[in-house]
Amino acid sequence: MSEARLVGMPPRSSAQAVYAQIADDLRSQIDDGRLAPGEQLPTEQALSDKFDVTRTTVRQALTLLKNEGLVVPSRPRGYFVRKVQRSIFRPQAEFRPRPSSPEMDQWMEEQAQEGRVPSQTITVEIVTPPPVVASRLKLQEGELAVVRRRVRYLDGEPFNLNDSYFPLGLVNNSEIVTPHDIQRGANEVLSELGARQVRAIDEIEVRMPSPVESDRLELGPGVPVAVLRSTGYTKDGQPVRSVVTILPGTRHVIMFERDRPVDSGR
Amino acid sequence: MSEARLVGMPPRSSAQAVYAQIADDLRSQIDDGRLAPGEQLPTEQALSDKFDVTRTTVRQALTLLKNEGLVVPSRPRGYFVRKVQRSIFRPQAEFRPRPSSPEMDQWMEEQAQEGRVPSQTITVEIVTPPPVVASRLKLQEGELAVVRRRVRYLDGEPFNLNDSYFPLGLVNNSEIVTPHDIQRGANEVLSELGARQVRAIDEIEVRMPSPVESDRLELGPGVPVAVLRSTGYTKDGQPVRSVVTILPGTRHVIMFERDRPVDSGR
DNA sequence: GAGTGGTCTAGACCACGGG
DNA sequence: CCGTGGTCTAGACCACTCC
Repeated sequence: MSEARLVGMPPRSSAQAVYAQIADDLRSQIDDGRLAPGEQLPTEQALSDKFDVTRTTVRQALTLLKNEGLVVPSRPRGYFVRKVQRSIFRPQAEFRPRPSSPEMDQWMEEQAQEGRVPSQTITVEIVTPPPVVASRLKLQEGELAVVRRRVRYLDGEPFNLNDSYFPLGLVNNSEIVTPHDIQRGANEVLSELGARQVRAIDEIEVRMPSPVESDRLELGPGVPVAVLRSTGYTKDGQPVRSVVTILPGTRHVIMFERDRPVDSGR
Repeated sequence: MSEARLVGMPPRSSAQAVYAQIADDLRSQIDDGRLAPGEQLPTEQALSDKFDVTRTTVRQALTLLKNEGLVVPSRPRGYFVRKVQRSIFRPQAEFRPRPSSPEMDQWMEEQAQEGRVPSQTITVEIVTPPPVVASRLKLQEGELAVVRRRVRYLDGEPFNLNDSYFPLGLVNNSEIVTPHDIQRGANEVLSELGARQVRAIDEIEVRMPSPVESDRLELGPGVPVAVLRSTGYTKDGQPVRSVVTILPGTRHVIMFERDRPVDSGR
């Protein structure tokens, strides 16, 4: 660790870049708990001294760990091991009983039961839906949709983004276009419109967030998101709702329950 | 873009770091298709000239885009816009009919129908299961499990990692401990052992891969993974199987289909 | 061989927030 | 105020692969 090293000569004999070795060292400390969640790492300067390399090289190592989601820089205090707490997210809300409190929707009630403090903002817009949504709702080019946009918070922090699209022709003049929580549940309203949802298809895609999403959800580096697209259908197979939810990886576990279909017992 | 700039003075008046501006410029070109998937970006040198900054600064911008999963460096050819193709992954295989070809399991048959070339390796071990798995299977400390590890490939590239754990006490001496595909399906074997699976709970977690996973799956930078944990139960609620699947975000869409439970029509 | 990205050094100035 | 991480410069040598 103290041998003379020529300038700009990276992998040397050891086959591993120096910054990768430093990252490995720190990562193993995190993995086995010698550095616990929330604990502070040595400063860049300290690591630079310890490994006898430039701060630039140390920063390369830390950037790696940052992008692996293991550490979080908190300026100007230092780097800390990331603390992760995930809440359970169940996409099957529309098929479960409505909450007892009229102020709350399904999601809020479940979170409150876990002792968290949920809140949300709702805005409603009439828009040309993005292509994926239009396709799921089988809308023609140019057809409009109503979108109910929710930003949900837990203990004051943004938690997920939830946009529900409905065909404008279906829900116009109904309660769905009002920017408030629908206490009976959107499915009751759909039902009265003769378009009760009885089936859904969920698609989950995993990727890094766009800068916009990262900003809105206050995501640090190294935090991927799940994109959950739920499309709801009537018993005749007509799509009536398309929900896009952006879920930060550090804050959610998505949970499904499945039963064997009745006809496939064999 | 050509004004004199003092050394080491980053955000200036513009509130945005230079490397972030360069990243924004490239990102917007990617977003609106001026740089199409698979297309090559300007070289570091070219960008360095164009924006009149050091190569180091250009690299900071490119590192950002790399970690957002937008570009992939291919040495020594240059940087390219990432091409993404996702296949559909359905976790409900055990409740669907078995494949017609005895050589293939559910997953392989579905992929073959899409015109892809699937293959897989299977190894079987008897292990002390990881804590999460032990907890799902309700195993006591020290109890062993049989794990069937699959690595699945599509068109020769690693596609996902799939580890199925069974309580050793349940499946010992059965076909499940042999390192071959079980043509009838594992659930048929469980059925003969008096432990037919009729229900499952799926949990999906999203995070960046560990270096080991990244290596095994040949993931580039900026590729998150989904961890799908499926736990199977008998009609008496006894857990009989716990499956852990690691799915690279760039290669999968996870899909579920849901019907309204029979008793909640109201 | 030429040109690419990968690694590393040695230095500088800056913004920011906790003590 | 001081120490932290954030940004940037100006250089160097390397490994790799395509031509």
